[in-house]
Amino acid sequence: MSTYHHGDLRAALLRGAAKILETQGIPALSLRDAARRAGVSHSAPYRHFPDREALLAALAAEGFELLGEAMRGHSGREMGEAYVRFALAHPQRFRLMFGGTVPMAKHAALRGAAAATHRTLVGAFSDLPRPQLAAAAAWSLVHGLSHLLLDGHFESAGNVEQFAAQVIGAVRFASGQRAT
Amino acid sequence: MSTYHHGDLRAALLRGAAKILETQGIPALSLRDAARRAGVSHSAPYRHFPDREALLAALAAEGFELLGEAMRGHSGREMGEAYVRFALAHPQRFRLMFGGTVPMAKHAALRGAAAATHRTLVGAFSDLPRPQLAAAAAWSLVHGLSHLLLDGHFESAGNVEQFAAQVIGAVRFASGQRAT
DNA sequence: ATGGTATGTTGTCATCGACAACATAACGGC
DNA sequence: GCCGTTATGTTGTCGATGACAACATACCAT
Repeated sequence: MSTYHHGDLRAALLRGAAKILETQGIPALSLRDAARRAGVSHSAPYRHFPDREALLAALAAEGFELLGEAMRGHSGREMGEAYVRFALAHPQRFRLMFGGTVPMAKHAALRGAAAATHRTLVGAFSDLPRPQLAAAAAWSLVHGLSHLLLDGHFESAGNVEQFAAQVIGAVRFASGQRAT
Repeated sequence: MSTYHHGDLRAALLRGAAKILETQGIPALSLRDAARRAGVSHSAPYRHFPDREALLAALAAEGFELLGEAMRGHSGREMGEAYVRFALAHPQRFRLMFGGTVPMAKHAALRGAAAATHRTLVGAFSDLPRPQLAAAAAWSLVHGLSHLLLDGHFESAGNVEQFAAQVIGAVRFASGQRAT
């Protein structure tokens, strides 16, 4: 028994879980499987996550940080396209973040990460007459677009990224005369 | 025993499952629980649904029909508001339909029901220059709005229905061509 | 009535989340 | 150095679940 203690089990669990998540989807993600991948007993993860939901919440929070990084530096239309690109690149992570599997209300860290991302988005619309409303509309648009693309509801459209850009470009916000 | 056969087990299972769905959420929905509610053995449902996913698919397809009925008769903004109202009224059903739990690709009946609803929506935009694109943008908007409202990302907004109407009203559809 | 088919039942297995009891490592005061 | 406290992993177990096999009963056409 060279190392009875793992050293950094929490990080190892998150790494393994992220891999399971993207390759086999949310329902296949079990604490026991994550433990196996870390070469550790089936019950060890409970020292780091009180229950399965806590692990999912940590993965989701990590996802919001990644999304925030993907959006940072862009503004307006480009930010929207970055949003959709992120969703298409990490479909399962995106579903975990927004699929309702993890109740936001119960996980403060997750709420915080989501709120930070929200602020980044609202900030990009600060030059419009009603930033909150415009940001809400823009977010709704790219968020719904991402979901519908992931679900395959727009299969008739050819190139996905190009289609997304067209949809985003087809929308104007009424309270001001300027397009994004 | 009076009735060895149930008579209409499939319908009874769907009814019970729908109740479990809205009261306890998707993960709590088990074939065994549905069987219990129908007063039938734990294995009987397999005669009607090859596996758990098939039951979920049937519930989702039913959901698309309900959504189609809710949208029918309206057009434009009103249809969008009806969409959001449906999502808020049946949150778990909505998540089941769009949460990615059920892979559309594997269930033809589900695909058909979704496509029918899609047609209803596109039809409402036939008077605009580019109906397909406008419909896609409109659908994305109300779909994303529904999801974000359900996830509690717009808690700062007061009255929910009024907020939804404002967001929908803040958007215009342009026919401008777009190149990346 | 008779035989085939559709429908339910009983029994069983592997996996999972969760918990309790126990074992070992790491750290700090002395 | 020594020892006790705390953090971290392990073993063992329970109830619930999805899935399947083997069996039993009702229904229907001939």
